[in-house]
Amino acid sequence: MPVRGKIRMGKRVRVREILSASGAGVEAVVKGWARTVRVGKDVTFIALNDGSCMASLQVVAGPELSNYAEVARLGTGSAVAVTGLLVESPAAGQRFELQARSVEVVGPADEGYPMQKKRHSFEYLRTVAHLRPRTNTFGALFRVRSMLAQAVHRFFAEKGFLYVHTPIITGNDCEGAGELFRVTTLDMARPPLVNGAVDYAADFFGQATGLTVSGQLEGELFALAFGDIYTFGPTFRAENSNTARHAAEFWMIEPEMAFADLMADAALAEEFFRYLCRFVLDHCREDMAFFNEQIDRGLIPRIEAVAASPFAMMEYTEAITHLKKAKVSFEFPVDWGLDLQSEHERYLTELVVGGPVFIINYPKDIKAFYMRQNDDGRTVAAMDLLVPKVGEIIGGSQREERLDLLEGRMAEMGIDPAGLWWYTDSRRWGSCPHAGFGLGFERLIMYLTGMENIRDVIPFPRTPRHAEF
RNA sequence: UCCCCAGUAGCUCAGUCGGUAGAGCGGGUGACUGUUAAUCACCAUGUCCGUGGUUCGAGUCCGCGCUGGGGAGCCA
Repeated sequence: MPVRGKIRMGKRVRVREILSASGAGVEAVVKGWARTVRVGKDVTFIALNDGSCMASLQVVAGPELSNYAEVARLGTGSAVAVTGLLVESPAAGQRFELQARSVEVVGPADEGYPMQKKRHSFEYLRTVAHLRPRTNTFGALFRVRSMLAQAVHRFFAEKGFLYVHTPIITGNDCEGAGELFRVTTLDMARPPLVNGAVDYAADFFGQATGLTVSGQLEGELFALAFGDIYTFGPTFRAENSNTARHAAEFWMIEPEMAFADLMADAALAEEFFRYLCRFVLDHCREDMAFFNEQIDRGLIPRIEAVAASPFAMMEYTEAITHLKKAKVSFEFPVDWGLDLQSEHERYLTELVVGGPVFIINYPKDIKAFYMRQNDDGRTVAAMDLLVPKVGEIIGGSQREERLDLLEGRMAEMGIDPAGLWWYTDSRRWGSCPHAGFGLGFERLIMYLTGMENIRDVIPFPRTPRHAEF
């Protein structure tokens, strides 16, 4: 897209835009942050990055500038505004460069700037999470994250799904999906008591409340009105999980379809996942090339393969058979009725299948109360999508739409139906088969970028003992 | 929460058998150069995580604590 004609004085042009210019000769104003400054006697080069793309724009500043001494002292991290002429670069390494007519130092950065023009460890960069978006890796990461978020909405919009905002504050603490963060306005030092226990009736909502661990139950209610819906929002788990795959605050995508069974659910999950793979390959080429080169060699071929080929599907019972005859020794036991451990999931997806695989129809005793009971009386219509390197990335199920069976499971599992009267009501009037799944957005990003720690795919990660920034 | 590993300069790390600390990068100064994380020379920089102990003497050995990382569980 030609830049010529679009540029006005005082209006800045993004580096991404100017680097895609069809030719030299345009006058432009570019504003950004200096990545490196190479100073010579007669010429200074500034690699200017504004976050719009991986590449920096080479700014060439000469001694004719009135403030050349100031420019030559610029440190990494400085904010500058450059007005100049875009010219063909005489040297190798870039097609265009900006011959500066003026360089305004908008915000200088001294030697205390915590990031240098060299490689830093991800651990160190987490301690400067307020500045790490200015690095190559995190620039690429958050551009991809933004694109993927929009791809999620695009996928569901194209399929006619309704986007529903389920509540962040919830009174359900009986979903069993994880520990709840308490939401309260009570005085923690002197809470009102009744019979020695905290009296939540005196709290803001008149009941105990917490941050949502899932929008699924409310999502089901909307599916039973709009047919196909999805949620995409923040989710909170107060588990003391200290792993590279868990955060206390993360984003989850949860579609739900009415008049759909487990097979339709898996079909949607597969189409969705492959769509997202295709999307980053097509729309984030430069950033994906960076991840492929710097973070995870083999990333792009792997995603290409996933985008191109259908997923395998395997019964839980069949998975157990594979695991039992496996030549490798597992740390945890394998037996019908036991849940699959990470090591088992990795074995199935990496060695048995060699690609993404759905495991379906799990024993009912290791799954949630709302999953639909199969006719065999011992399994439920659950599915997990396992992918190489990551393990479980999607978990879903067909929901129990039969009121008597749902209430029976709740009773068996000790779940008080009183707080879920609205949920069981949905099975009382106009109930129908329906199914859905949950995809952790950060885990998706990890899979698609090769980044190995969830703390490095979310802007300001919240994990046990960490809520800074 | 459990198991393992680590914490030394601004960053990445070395530090032998217990004898008061080094390199590279970064920074400063200078030189040089249409440079590409430029190059070359010189210079400066330390609560060796904290705390208690063993010892004539501890970065080094031992106890406790804190912090970080990896693995596991829980899960997305």
